[in-house]
Amino acid sequence: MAKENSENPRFICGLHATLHVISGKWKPLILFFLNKGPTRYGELKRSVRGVSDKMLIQQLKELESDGIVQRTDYGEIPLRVDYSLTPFGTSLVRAMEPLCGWGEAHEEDIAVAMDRRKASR
Amino acid sequence: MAKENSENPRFICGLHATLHVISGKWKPLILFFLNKGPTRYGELKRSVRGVSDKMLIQQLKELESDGIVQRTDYGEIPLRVDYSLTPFGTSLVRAMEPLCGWGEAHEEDIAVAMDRRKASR
DNA sequence: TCAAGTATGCACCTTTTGGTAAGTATCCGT
DNA sequence: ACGGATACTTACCAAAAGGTGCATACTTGA
Repeated sequence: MAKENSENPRFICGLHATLHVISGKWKPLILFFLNKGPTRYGELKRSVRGVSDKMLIQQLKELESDGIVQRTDYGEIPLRVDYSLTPFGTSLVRAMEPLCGWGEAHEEDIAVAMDRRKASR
Repeated sequence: MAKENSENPRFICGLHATLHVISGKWKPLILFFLNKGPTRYGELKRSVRGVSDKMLIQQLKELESDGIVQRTDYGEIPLRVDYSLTPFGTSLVRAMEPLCGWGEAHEEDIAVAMDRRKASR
């Protein structure tokens, strides 16, 4: 139902919607690593270098509440939890691939532009 | 101290790089409209409902400095400027299409999850 | 018993981002 | 001469995002 008024600011296009799901400083990295298979919390933390506990948990929860990742608590003696992509998450990661490719192909240019902008502030 | 990384903190994957270019509250919408052809500033402002001058200009400048859009000043008697996608920008928009599709297909779910998260704060 | 590892939660603070509202300079129609 | 349109620019704020570090509760190993 297209509700094109100023009251209900629905997404203007699919991309807009998608960005709400994948934007977040660490989400692409998390998805990148989860795409390799289920990963334990600690392992993920060591993979996604530089992320803090707070951020990692927070982003994982958001991805979980969006149905992208699945948290599995094994209820074991020493805590044991892992995270994996849901089928929905897998479909997202697949849709992300062209953007990955584009980014890879132009990584240099993007980095240069970023530095330029950061410098001129 | 969380800066134990002496390496060049480049992007972890292409997607990560790409997100630096397209994330911004109004960028997807801007790209969406520019994809339809060169657009004058005022026209764009009327299309991207709710955006302020400050934001529109700012995002356009960033997209321009990233080589995604091109600003054309016709140097005419009453001011006349328009914005269009560069070939680079066009290639980006093309790479974005699968994500658009994914977002469209799951718009409902995404909106629901967003609302849920917004509510539980 | 004490440290270290597991997976989180929470409080506090800084940085980044976005919004509001004003001003600039030029031109056009009335 | 004045209001409105053009395309911006600027200053000031509020909100969101992110970072730091301490606390929890449980377990295993030294």
